[in-house]
Amino acid sequence: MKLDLNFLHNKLGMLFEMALLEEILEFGTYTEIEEGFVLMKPGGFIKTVPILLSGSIKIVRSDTEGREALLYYLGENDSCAMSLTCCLNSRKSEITAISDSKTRLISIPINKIEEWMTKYSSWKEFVFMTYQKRFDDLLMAIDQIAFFKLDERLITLLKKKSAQCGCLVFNITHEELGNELATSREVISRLLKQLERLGRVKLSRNKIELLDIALK
Amino acid sequence: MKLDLNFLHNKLGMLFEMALLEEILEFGTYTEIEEGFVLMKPGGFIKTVPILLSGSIKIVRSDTEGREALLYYLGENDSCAMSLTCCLNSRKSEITAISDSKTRLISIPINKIEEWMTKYSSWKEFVFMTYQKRFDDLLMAIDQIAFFKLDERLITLLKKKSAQCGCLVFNITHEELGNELATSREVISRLLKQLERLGRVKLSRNKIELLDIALK
DNA sequence: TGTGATCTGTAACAATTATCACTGAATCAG
DNA sequence: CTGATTCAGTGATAATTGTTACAGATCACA
Repeated sequence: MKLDLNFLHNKLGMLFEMALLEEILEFGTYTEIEEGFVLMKPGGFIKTVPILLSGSIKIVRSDTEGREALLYYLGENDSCAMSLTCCLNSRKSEITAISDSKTRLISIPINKIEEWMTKYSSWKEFVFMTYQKRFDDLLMAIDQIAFFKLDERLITLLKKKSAQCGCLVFNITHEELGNELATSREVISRLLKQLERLGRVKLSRNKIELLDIALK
Repeated sequence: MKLDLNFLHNKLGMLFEMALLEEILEFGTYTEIEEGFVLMKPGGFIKTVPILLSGSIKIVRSDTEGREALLYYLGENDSCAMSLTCCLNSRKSEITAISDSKTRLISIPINKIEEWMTKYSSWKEFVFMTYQKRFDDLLMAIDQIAFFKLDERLITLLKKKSAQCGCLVFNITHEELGNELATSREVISRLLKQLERLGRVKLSRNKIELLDIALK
């Protein structure tokens, strides 16, 4: 795909002023990544901050034994606060980022991030909005894990997936769901079967169809 | 207590340059609060950002049914990222902040926070360091909740308490511990008793003494 | 079309955590 | 000192989640 000012203006015009868009075009790097691509893993150094143009990226926390906990999704126009803090403090990543679908993004190099903070107030606001959003996301993740039982967390996760892809049917294995909720495949199978018996989902291999879940 | 430049310099001289310290003295408000004072609760508006001079503040997430989950502690020289994001985006608080011991702090009004960001690079760094720290704290909170069982989480919590007060004996009820771990008093009593039988703590009413826990 | 690989279903059982119901101990206020 | 109140200990039982161990279903593809 070709990246030009017009396109950027359409995508990000609401967020940034023209002069900044021009700089983004000049210093940012456009990338397209396939589903399942690992953009970042714990211990890796982060040298750029991404701005998503389309697609979605899953941000996940992993423990030492390979278990995971879903933190949040990045979607269109989102940016990652982890990479922001990591960049601005030149620290290693503490999380994993995996593209959840085909994703297009622009990578902004470290030095520009700081420079633009003082130069463009729209950029400064963007940075702080990003922090705010990710804090909210983390708090919601904590709510889920701390206050809800697995069946409710599973439903919430299914809703999120549905919202991400914008549809009621999506492809995923029970294993993957188990990983994101830091539990086992069997437990997920059990809970899903329960939901199916209640008429709330329809299950097939590698596929889940939401029936009345998205509405509730 | 009297607040003067000398005192501020001793406390915060490592963080901020002299000119900034003078501004902090001029525009900041010094406050002393007793243990158990609620500085902030969900839904409240936040108009200042605190910098702790001494003592500690407990940051807690509450759900609708009154259950809680400990997020992190603020200690000396710390500031709260929640209040930062809330201030900078003029949003309501999503968390509860309670002083955990007698605490002295300086409150910085919103407008100065932004102003100093461009004026003093040491302030900008302080703000970003604060974000970084609180992100780390939240991630560690998630680790605990998602990946560890209650007994281990309890031990971690006891260690934290011990670190906060800088001693091996402290006053707390099982009920309070239960709240911070989003579980019941009975469960905590049982786990503590278990730890006592293992010789790792010594229990009395309203008091817990750590024996070999802090060392491990 | 058959064969291995992956995915799902489920029973049986274990471990962990939650809840209920009560007892006794320590502390405090008057 | 006494009664009220708060705090802690604990058994019994339930609910939830984790683990093990298979069996069957579906799919990719040679």
